[in-house]
Amino acid sequence: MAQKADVSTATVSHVINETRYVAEETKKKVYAAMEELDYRPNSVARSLRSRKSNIIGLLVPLVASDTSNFFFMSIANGIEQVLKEHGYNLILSNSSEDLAVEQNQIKVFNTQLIDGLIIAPVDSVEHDYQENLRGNYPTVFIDRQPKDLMSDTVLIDSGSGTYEAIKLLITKGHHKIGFITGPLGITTSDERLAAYKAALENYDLPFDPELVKVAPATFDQGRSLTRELVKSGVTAIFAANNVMTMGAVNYLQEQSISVPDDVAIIGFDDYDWLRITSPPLSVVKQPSFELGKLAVELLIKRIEGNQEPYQVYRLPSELVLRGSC
Amino acid sequence: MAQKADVSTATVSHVINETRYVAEETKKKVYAAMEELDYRPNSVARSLRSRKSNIIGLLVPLVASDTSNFFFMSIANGIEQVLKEHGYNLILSNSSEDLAVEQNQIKVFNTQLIDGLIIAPVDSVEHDYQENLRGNYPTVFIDRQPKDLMSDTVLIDSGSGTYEAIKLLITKGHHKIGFITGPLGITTSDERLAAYKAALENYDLPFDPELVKVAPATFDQGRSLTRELVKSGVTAIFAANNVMTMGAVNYLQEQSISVPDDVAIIGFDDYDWLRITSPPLSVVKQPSFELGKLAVELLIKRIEGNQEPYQVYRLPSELVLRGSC
DNA sequence: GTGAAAGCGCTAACAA
DNA sequence: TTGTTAGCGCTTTCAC
Repeated sequence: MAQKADVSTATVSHVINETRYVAEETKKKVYAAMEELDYRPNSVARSLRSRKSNIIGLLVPLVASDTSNFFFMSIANGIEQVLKEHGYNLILSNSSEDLAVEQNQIKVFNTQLIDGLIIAPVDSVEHDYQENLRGNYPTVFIDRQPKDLMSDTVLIDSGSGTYEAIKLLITKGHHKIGFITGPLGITTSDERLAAYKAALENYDLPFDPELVKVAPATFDQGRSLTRELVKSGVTAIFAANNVMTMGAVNYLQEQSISVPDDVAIIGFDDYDWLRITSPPLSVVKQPSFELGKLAVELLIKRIEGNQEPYQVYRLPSELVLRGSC
Repeated sequence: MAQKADVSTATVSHVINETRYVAEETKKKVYAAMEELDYRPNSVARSLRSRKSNIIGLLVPLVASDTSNFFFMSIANGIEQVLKEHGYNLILSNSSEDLAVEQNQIKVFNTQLIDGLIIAPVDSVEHDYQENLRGNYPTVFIDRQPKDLMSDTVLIDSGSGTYEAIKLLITKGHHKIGFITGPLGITTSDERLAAYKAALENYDLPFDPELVKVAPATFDQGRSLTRELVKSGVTAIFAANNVMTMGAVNYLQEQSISVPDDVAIIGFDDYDWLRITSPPLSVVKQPSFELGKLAVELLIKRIEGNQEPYQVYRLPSELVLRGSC
């Protein structure tokens, strides 16, 4: 290539990267040769030399059921979009909510493959991510807060939306409000439950542990927890994640329980498919696209050398009112 | 690293890759040094030297609405899973159904970044992919068939499921069956419409062009096309994609049109959220995970040197019966 | 304004 | 059984 244009490889490099002055004449020769040879600079060689791959990793915890994935897929979509504008590529990897798989993938990433990592950690409570991630690239945590502040972290304050939801139900006269959630002990679940309790307390309603139903976050568990709650006479239900929201809606529809007259319901996460139910579902909406966008922006700043202290960002969730409450 | 273990770099390489015999003693020294230095082989250098990155690209055409993305996200998820088992990583990229964006991303991929590409092409009818893809890596096309057979291609025979669906409606006594579809001219839409026609013909029903409604694949268009069809007196509706399925269901529910008594409906794509409607929706299910899996397997075979003639694979779609027809 | 040449961290042929 | 060494295709310093 260089000899085709009759210049040195250095000049070719500088023409391509616009990294020092090159005479117009010379540029033309280079461009012509590039055209003729259909030349593509080798990005691997470039990465090796410049110690920069322009690839960032995304590690998310998807599990089998499609529904629970939408949230992370939506984030991934947002991230990819913003990243491309900055000239980066995205390696997508799935930890399957399995710590071993996750740690293993981090090791793969530790081989200089990526310039940065965005991760929704499997175990944000117990596990020490410092150990593996003490690394050569910056990291941004999303959705779940690791126990040590070792990176920028972007969370959704799902408490705010949840509080609004419960408050609304209370002011509409509901006193027995059921709360359906997946396993506690992860920050997101805990936060939503705390907001539920806070709202009850602020409105002088007693907290009844019997009305808080916990089970693995599946459609069927959503169904059966709803059945239990209906039996115990609740007039309103809050479902704290999207899969269980679906199970709850399904049970109410199947039993022809009138919504919101017999039982009001507010679900979690705002997706198109919620619009098909009658009445359409009210939900707490999480700004997933914005989360992805902010995570990318923070990451790129770090890659470019930002040394400010790490921060935790919380994006507010929002109550979207439709007909179900 | 090599000097730490007091061996040559070649030996280190061979220990790591198990690529020639090394004495146990030596191995131990190397492992010890690796441990002590927390050594990670540099995958970029390895890629440069071995001309293999162990990364494959996936290029899908997502658009804004979340619903239409589920199909490709589901495929991506399947691909990633299988790929990881083979020690590959996945670069995910989105063409946004925009040919220019797609061609641009292909150029990025052409810089030796990837070992292979799985692509759901934006324009499978007009555009000539040979031009850009005459490349250094094998390609597998998915979901849409390019005009020239230049790669293995994995399609879903959505005609089979569609035919079964229409046939079922006919045998249940429906004579005026509406057909809702996104823009024609892409293989998937055309195939489904052809199956609709074929079923009518085989059961000696006239084909009425008025009952075929075409519009951009959006929720709202699904709604309005359904309204038009209901006005013209159809007793059954087939929606040929997932977004418009949702719009159709929404309209019927909103108008309190009894399903399936007044209007029977069969939709497209099988997702969890279809279970929440009452009655649950019957659909034509596309084997997206299997598609991803097969695509990966074919691609890896090509990467490993398979030279057999290119083939088109068609995975059958399947009618899933629930209560809506 | 441009070129020569070192070297990024590996792999693999060749040599011993 | 292991070491030496030549590159992979770039970027970048230093020199002219």
